[in-house]
Amino acid sequence: MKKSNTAMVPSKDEKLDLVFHALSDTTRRSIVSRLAEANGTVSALAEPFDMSLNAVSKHLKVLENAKLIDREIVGRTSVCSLKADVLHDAMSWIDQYTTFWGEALDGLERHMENQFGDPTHSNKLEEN
Amino acid sequence: MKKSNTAMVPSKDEKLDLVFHALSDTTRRSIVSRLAEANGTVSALAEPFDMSLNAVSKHLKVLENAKLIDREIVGRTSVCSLKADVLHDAMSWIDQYTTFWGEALDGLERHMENQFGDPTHSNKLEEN
DNA sequence: AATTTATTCAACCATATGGTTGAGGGTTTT
DNA sequence: AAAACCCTCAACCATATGGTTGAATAAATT
Repeated sequence: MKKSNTAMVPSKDEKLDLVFHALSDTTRRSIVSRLAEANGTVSALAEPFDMSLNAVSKHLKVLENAKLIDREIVGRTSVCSLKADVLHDAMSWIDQYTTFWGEALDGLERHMENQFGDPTHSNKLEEN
Repeated sequence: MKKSNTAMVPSKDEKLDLVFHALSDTTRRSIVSRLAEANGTVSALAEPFDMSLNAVSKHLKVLENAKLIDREIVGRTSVCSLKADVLHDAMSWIDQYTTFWGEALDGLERHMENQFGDPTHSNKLEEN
């Protein structure tokens, strides 16, 4: 959620911040669901929701900012479409940990017993 | 991010709101990363971060609220551990769409061309 | 018993978020 | 040219968020 630090290039962390934030709202997830079916204009996308067109427009901006959607201006309309890659990034991040429990259950015991507050545990933190 | 409507039982939407929101912060994702390695006390988890213990405690509360972590009080410490299920829910949600592009590329053209602003497209919205 | 350690609670602050309304700015349609 | 349409921008509002500091609670150490 933070602004970019010095460079204008968003870090991986910042990108993930944006994607997960974008997905943290039911309305926006619903929009993503619809866009997975077909592209849509702003007003078409707004139609099912009980809120102003402007509110939906803002939600679309959040999704766009997170690189989850693209817009193509067609006449006076702006057609939104889903983009795959960032969703894939979010997926990958989560996948690191779900597979951890899912398949590699052998590691589970270690996980349940050790804790890195213990002096016995080497306490490396390598983020992402 | 909304409060529960009438019942105190969080809906699936509300749960996803909480999980994705919890994951939308770099600090919190970092904490999840660490907890995937081993359980940890609040102060042990806080140690790598350049912020007050209280701030980390709040982050942990957000993760706990999203059911991403559990706490076990051990003496005067509270040991946090990761929970798998909710991460799995988030994963599943994303997975709906990543597989859509990933494997089922046959549907992609339809996706790129149609738009449900068209009167030709039946406009069903079934959330989740 | 007193002190230190581990953690939470409460109040506060600045900024972000999600919604609103109203005013444009281009495009089509008439 | 005028009107209707699609959409964004700007201002505003209430609440949420992420951080701070300081006090309070509870367990462990001295």
